[in-house]
Amino acid sequence: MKFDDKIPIYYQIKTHLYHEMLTGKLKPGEKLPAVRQLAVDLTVNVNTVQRALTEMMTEKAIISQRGKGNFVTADQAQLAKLKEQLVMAQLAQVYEQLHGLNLTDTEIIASLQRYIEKREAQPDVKSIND
Amino acid sequence: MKFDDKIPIYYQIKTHLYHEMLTGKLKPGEKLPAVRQLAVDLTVNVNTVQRALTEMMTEKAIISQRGKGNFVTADQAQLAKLKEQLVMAQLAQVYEQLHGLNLTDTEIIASLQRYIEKREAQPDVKSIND
DNA sequence: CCTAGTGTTCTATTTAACTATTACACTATA
DNA sequence: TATAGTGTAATAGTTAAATAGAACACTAGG
Repeated sequence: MKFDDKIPIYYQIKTHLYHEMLTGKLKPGEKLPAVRQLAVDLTVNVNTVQRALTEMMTEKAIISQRGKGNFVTADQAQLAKLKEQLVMAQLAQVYEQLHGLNLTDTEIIASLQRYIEKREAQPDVKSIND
Repeated sequence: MKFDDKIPIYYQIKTHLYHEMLTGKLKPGEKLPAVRQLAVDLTVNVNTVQRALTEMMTEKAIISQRGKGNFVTADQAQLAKLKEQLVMAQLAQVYEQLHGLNLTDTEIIASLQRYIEKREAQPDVKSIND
């Protein structure tokens, strides 16, 4: 996996795992790969994986069982809540940034639509993500 | 100034200065505060400021003149270009994140509108930024 | 020419993230 | 009860960001 060197790896691992959970690649109650396996898959150290997982336990996203494994919470309401939080945090970030650049609400929405249109015109990028 | 400990300070300083330039607090051709003064204002080390500025020179956002000071580029087209790049980079980031969470284009725009509406309903936050 | 104000560079140190390695604790099962 | 698979923790070493402090290079003005 490729990491952004501007953000701590353990934090990017959290984000990665949240994506897997929230897109259904990892289902509610499902067992995650073993920490050592995750470390291999992500080409990082076990401790770095562990740090990410420890925070996710605190956030009630996963439940850890010593000797058994780490499991995605089976609480669907909790998952939905986490997803909402993630989406809102993302939106807040851009919104505040663009608002700080003196763009009005209307302009912000318009520029997002403009971005999406532009993006549609680039089959290369689009095909990767669709 | 308060920094996000997830992102290098020098990088946040760049972002900060770009905001000042692109919102007109620092006008085209205008002289920036001296590096030592900026370090005091931002409560960071001179070297950290310098690192941010060095990158901004590479990006043709500012022009440095030894013995005189650092100046915002007077090239308005260049500034407009930088602003567009900044806005698009921001939008790309959220879009890809949300799209990665399986939100459709329509849902992404809708959730942004929802965020803005929610935000309007919170006079505390709003008053700070308007 | 001197001095104050500026950008630039360098060395040394500290701190946090990350890595490598090992050990310990618990579970299931043969 | 032994063993393999799992999570957890601790130690030590590496690296990059940031700091502190000093020095160097250039400009403007008295």
